[in-house]
Amino acid sequence: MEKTLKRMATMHRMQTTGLNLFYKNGYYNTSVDDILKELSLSKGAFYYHYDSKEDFLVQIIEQLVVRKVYSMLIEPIEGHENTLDLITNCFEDALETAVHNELDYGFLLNNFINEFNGRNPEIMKHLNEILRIWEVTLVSAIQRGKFNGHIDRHVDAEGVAVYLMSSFIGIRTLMVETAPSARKYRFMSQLRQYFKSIESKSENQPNNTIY
Amino acid sequence: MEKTLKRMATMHRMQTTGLNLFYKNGYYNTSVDDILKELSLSKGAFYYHYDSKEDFLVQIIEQLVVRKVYSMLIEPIEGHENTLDLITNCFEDALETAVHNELDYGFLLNNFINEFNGRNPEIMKHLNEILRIWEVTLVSAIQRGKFNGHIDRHVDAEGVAVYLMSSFIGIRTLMVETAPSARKYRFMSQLRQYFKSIESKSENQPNNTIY
DNA sequence: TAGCTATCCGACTTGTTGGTCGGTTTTAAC
DNA sequence: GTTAAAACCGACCAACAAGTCGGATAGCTA
Repeated sequence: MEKTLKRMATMHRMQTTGLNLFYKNGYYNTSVDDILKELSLSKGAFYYHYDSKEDFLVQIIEQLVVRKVYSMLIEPIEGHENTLDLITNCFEDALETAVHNELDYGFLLNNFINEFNGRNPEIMKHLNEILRIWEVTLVSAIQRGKFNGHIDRHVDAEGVAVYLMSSFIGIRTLMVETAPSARKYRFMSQLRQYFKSIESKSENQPNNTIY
Repeated sequence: MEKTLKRMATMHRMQTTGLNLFYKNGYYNTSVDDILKELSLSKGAFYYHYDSKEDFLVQIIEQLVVRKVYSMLIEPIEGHENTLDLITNCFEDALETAVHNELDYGFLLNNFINEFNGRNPEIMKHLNEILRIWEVTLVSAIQRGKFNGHIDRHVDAEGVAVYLMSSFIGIRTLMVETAPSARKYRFMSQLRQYFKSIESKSENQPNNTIY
């Protein structure tokens, strides 16, 4: 098993530096040699572990991106507290890493979608799958919120989900150069404003108390 | 002047096909030869008119992108009708061209920002300038709305502007592959919902009647 | 110690890129 | 028709890309 461990360690090292460079410079604008140079590894090592540059990217998406999106955007809103609070905090945290110029996976998703859309259907399949899961999670969180009496029963859960995803993806693009911190603050304020407009108007007890 | 006309015609032809290809495949992923092939022109013609590929792009942005963004996203909201109606209609129209898979300049902006961010400061300067103008226009439209009594006086105009830009940029990314028409519809519904939450609550006459 | 295999090396091939340059054609003025 | 500038041609170059391949090395097993 020692051999397997070494293999995994090397591949993981390759993937993290690869992802960082893809994030910084884009996939098509990053050469395999660029990655190898940063790792002090050779072409041989790369093509020993991966079939091609694209295979490398697919494994990065499956191993790193999917998992990170899960931990940053999916799991935080799966709790049973007030849905709107959960989403607010989740976005707050995700955008905070962005303010500090760290690699943030929500934006990475946006980057990749723009780069591969209409050019590489294979990769797009993976990216769309991630988006789909995010959307589904949001929809059920909102429905849970309606059920628990935190969200008005008349709101369209799918609509809210699409609107939330849109605004999140968009604010990340707007935060890349100009006043990220100020823009984040303004964005979060308006998000709360929007949430106020869809939260339950009545002071009724939540639905689940009737059980 | 006949010579100048021919020059302009050729350059314009180059720019429109260039922009289309950049939109479809990205800037770095489109070679000068790709463009020339589509135009049935030669390298010589290209470098006779432009200093470099980057110079070519800058001229495209200045000649085509800026003007189109103006006519699609800026001018439509500069009228004196109800601001929220103007913005709603403007987004509605802009997203409709997107549904039909036409080259839409709001999305192009998003594409370019993602492609050049952190890689080409010269180009980013131009793109940020366009965003700035869009933001300023939105802010003053909202302030006009407050003044005219269509929008609640307590809302933060800058915040609303950032939120609107975010959501617009984001929905365009989400519309690229999955159910663009349905997503547009849901997005617009929620936008209206959000607008309801910031519109003037009272039935007071607008401010300007006191003059 | 010998041998086997997983890992890694780096020169190489093949193709593409942005850009150059000497030359040819087109155009308009005289 | 002559001429000169404007517009265009396309072979060419150096740099760089992804991917190949014969060989080196290191660590484990017998």
